[in-house]
Amino acid sequence: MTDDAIERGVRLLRDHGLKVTPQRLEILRYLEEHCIHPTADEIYNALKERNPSLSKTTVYNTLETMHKQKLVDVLMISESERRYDLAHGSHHHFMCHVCGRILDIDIACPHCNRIINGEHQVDEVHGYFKGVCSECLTKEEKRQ
Amino acid sequence: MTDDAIERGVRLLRDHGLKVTPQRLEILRYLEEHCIHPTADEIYNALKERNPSLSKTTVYNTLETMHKQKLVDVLMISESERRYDLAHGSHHHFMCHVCGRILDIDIACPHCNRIINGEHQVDEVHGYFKGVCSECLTKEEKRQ
DNA sequence: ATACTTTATTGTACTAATTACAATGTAGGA
DNA sequence: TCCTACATTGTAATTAGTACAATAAAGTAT
Repeated sequence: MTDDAIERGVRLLRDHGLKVTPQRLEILRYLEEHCIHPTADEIYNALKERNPSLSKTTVYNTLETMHKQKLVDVLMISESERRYDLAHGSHHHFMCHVCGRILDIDIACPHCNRIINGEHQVDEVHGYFKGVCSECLTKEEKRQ
Repeated sequence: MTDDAIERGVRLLRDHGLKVTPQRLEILRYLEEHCIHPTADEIYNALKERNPSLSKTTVYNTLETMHKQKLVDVLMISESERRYDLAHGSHHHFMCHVCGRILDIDIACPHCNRIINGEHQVDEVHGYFKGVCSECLTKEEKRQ
């Protein structure tokens, strides 16, 4: 981990009122470097090699804590498990049901962060799109 | 179950190429009468009184089958379990984190059903809004 | 109406994802 | 350096959902 990656992690944690621990820094770094919207299990498996004492409970706890502090977003785009994303501004997600990838979608939804339908107060907006990604569409065309 | 509720269920199942069974009719009827976006477990518990031989596996199987035939939608708005909704046109959902209700949101999203961002083919769109519903907001105001 | 074939239902056993909890360790302030 | 609150760990438990094999029923053909 480069010094300034650590620096950034430390600042991020402190700014959100969280204690700085090596585990938290590792998890943050993993999320920064792998924008694949991983599950807790994927994070755990990736980190346990370099960090053999890491517990899966810590991964769950840490992600939960960071979620509460709005440092990470929780995605429920797949129908079976939670996925995590470093919070980086409001955006949406697309899941390809051919290759399984989850991609960021940078569209501005006119309804986001507004009081909608009968004046509900909206704190969170999740936009999940599913279908076939452009890459898989291209592959399909070539096959024909 | 009134005759025409049965009739409607029978037609719905036949139109989607599904065999008609009492279990399927019961589940359909429950979804029609309870627009609360229930979990499989809620459906099971509600139906097993009148239908003691009903198996939870049947509820899961049936919902999965109906989902494949686009008769029911699967919602992942809550962070822990699947919820089901009789398919009734594209709409979105709002979950109140005070009272827990999940409400239909009838907004037309300009991005729905379109090929977005780098030309992905979009087959499904899920819009999940979370916050405090108008009723709970009113109650909060009164308390102050 | 009857027999037949395919598909649905059921119950049990299993798996995967997540949480509870209690013991131990560590961060960060006094 | 000490202390306290909080974080980490491992194990055990829970919960949601799935696999599977035996039985039953739907719907078509006879």
